[in-house]
Parts: sequence; structure tokens; C-alpha cells
Amino acid sequence: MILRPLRVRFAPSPTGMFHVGSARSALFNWCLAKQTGGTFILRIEDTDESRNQPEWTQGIIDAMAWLGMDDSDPCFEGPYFQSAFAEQHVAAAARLAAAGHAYYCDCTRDDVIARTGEGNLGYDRHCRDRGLTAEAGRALRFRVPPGLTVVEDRVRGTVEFDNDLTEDFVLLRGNGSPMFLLANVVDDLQMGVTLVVRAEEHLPNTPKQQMIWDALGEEHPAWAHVPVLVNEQRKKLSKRRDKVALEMYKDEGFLPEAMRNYLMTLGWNPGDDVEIVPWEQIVADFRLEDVNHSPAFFDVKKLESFNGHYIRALSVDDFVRVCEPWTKDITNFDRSRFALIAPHVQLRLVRLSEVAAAVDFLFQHDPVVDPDSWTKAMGAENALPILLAALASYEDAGWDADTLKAGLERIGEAMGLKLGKTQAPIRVAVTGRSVGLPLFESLEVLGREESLRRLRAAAARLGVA
RNA sequence: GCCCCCAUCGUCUAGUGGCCUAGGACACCACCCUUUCAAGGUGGCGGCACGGGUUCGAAUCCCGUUGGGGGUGCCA
Repeated sequence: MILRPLRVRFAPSPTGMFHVGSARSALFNWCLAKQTGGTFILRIEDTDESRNQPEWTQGIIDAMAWLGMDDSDPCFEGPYFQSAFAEQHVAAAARLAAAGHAYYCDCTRDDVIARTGEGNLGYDRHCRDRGLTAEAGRALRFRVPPGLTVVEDRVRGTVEFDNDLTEDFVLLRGNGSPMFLLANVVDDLQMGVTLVVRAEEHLPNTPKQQMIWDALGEEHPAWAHVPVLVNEQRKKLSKRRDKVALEMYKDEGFLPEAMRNYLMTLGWNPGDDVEIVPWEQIVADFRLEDVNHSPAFFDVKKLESFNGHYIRALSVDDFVRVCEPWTKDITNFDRSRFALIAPHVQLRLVRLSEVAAAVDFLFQHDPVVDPDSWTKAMGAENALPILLAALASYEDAGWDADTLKAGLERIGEAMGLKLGKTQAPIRVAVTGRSVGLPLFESLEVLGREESLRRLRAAAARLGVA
């Protein structure tokens, strides 16, 4: 399908950590820009009074880069900062006022309530025809025309709004600063945005913005409102209640490839009964028209499953490399030793942050012994005999996993035990736990000397000198 | 309150009037494999919110009900 290059934008406000829902909106926009050979504009909407801080902006940029959206791609444009365009916003407001599409208003919130009651009815158009001029303290309001505003939405279809139920909203505050509805439109106009893809919470804003475009005499962009992400209570994911910061997921060892793939399957599916799909294919196949209409639950369990798939798909070298942030703090960590066991580790993680707990016993002088595991494994009748037999056998055995396994199997046979039972005391002696990486491979990597030392220590603890 | 959106297994989804006895994935359960745990394999549990239409035929179209969600700032 040949499409004309789209100019899309992602316009977050830097009011906190970067939200997974924002990330998904950004991803949707990114796919559309890429697949049409268009442009992805990043515009930071920093016009809120005091809610934004510079570090949040950098957080957005870093998080987007983590997901693969940054200026190394030619489609990327920006970042722009909305605050830099205040002049244009005000100028547009002036044009609107001059053309009679807006009027000044000196009502306070209390004035309006006094007239309309507490009923939350919105502005009562009190100043509409009072002919007030611009003056400090007076807000500029949009004169909503009569009739119907029809929004053609690329994911929802046609949505109609009765203008009589739309209040004369504020364009410019009493202090002269532009409001979101206006600033957003003017920026989109200036930047040549042809398609606006954003979360559903913006759908009620759309008729208002479309009216501004019309009043400005410009052709509005196409609209697309994607469903919001919700928590288990089916409420919109919120920074206060929910764990939404992309950075937290990064820190817990989620791979960006897994995160972006998972995020894309929320409200959209790659088709053909598959979910784990190469990014290039997602970019090529994503279609707004196929996006679902209902909110999607952000399910960390499923994210973990995706992450596990992506972790297992890594080459061993890459796996070792991506584990670095979590392995570098392990005492006595040795990268080459880790690389030897890495293939086994890779199969068992759903989050990279779990790597330390899985392999630390290989580097510690003495493994941290889990009391329950010890009690269970060493309390068995055969624990000590197994330990002693293994010690004897391993003294001069060939030091590779197969030989070590065969040796322990022989010991078990002599006692009438299956390997599953025989390995338990050895595992606890060497690793400190009853579950973990494959035992014989671990012994091989640990080495004869250290392994025997641990076996002797365990035997000693059981009462044998 | 008012406006708007939405409604398939617990969750994410496939499904665009007959191919549906509703498919897949996650989670859960069982079994297999097995050196613990995983991974992998096999099987199981489990859904079209409800009521009316339209039609030879409805998960699919229409209306209503119910239930969820979003919005309703001189925030963005």
C-alpha cells in the first residue's frame, strides 16, 4: 500500500516519569511515520505553570531512545518546546478575536457559579456580547458557533458533538498566557501535522480544537484516538496509583524490544495467532484502522512472558552484555566465568534483575545458605553418606558435567536413589539452595577445588571432621 | 448531573452474517520430558453482558437495558 508521508507528532507534557501509556502512543505514531516515510515530531508541551522540570524532559528523551525512537533516525524531528512558541499562540488568539471568533471575559469562577449554581454546567456565555476589550485580568474565550461538530476519527469512526453543549472555552488566560487547546492547535498547524494520534482522553477536546482550526480558516489534521491503558481496577493508569514509569521497568530488567512489542499488542494485534513479532514487521503492518476500541489492561505477567522470550532469543554474548548492569555489583564477579554458565541462566530469567540471585553462588567465597533448603536436604538420612561419597568420587574424577553426573548417578544407584534425590544435598552444599541452575554444569564452572571445599564444609557442618 | 467512548475466556486478543462445536497468547491445572528450577511438548479449565428486533441464518447489523471507562479547569 502506498501512503503519502505523514507528519505525526508526540506531544507529552514533562510532568513526571515517562508513562507506559505515553510510550505506547509514541510507538503508534512512530510506526505511522516510519511506514509512510513521514516525519515523527517530538514536541514537549512545557507550558504548564510550574509542573514541569527539565529532568523530566530528559527522562522522556532517554526513555524514547531506549525504545528505539531518537534522532538517529531520519524521521525524527525535534524536540521542540511549546513554550518557545508562545508568541505565535498569542498572535493566533488575536486573529481569532479580531475575526469575532473569540471575546474577552472578566468572569471569575465564582461569578459563574453564583449565576449558574453548583451544577457544574460550564461557562454561561455571560460576556459573549458585552464587547469587552483586551485588558489585564480578562481571559479570551472562544465563541462556540451553533450547530454540530463532526469528528472523523480514524479508529472510532464518526463522532458527533452538539456545539450547544460545548462551553465557550478559554483560549488565553487572564494573564495573557495561551491554554493547551489553542497552543496545541497552533503548534500542529505551524508544524504541518497531518495526523494526530493520541489517547482517548483527548477525544472530548477534539471538537473544540477542530473548531479552532475552522475558525483559523485552516484544514484540520486527521484524528485518531486510541484507547487508554488501565490497571486491574479498569481505571486509567495513573502516576499516583500505578507503576507506570517506563524507567522502572528498564531498571527491573525488561528488554526494550520486549517492552515495545508488548505495548504494541495492547489494542492492536500483529495477526496470524502470533504476538512475538520482529519490530520491522510491526512497523510495516501496524494500521490505525485495526486498533481496538476498548481500554486494555497493562499486564505485567504477560510482559514478563514477552521478556522471557526476548531474553532467550539473545545470543549468549548479547545476553552477557545486557546483564552487565545487574552483574557488575556481584562480589568477585568474573565475566568469563559467567559466560560459561550464561546459556543456562538465559533459560530461566523473565527479568534481567534476577540474574544476580541466580549466579552469585559462583562468585561468593561461601554460598549464602537458605535455612529451609538446608534443613530439607541435609535432614535426609542419606545426606551425609552422599556428601562423603561424592567427595571421594570427585577427588580425581574428570571435571566435566557429564562425568560428574555419571559419578553421582553411580553413588545414587548404590543407595537405591534416583538422581533427583541424590543431587539435593550436593546442590545445597554447593549453591546454598534447593533450586537453581543445573548442578553439574555449575560444578564444572565452579571448578574442582572450590567445589570440593564446599562439599567438605557441608560435611563438616553435618558433624564430620 | 451532562457529554462522549466502549462491551468475545480472569487478562491481551482473532472474528467484519453462514468456514464458530468461537481460534491464539498470558495466567492457572494435569501429564510428558527431566538433575532442582526453568525451557519445550501434550491436554484441560474458561468467553460472545442482558433483552428485543432484522435475517433462511447473528459474536458479527439495528434498538434498548445493564455494566465499565473517559471528559466535564483561566491543567496538559
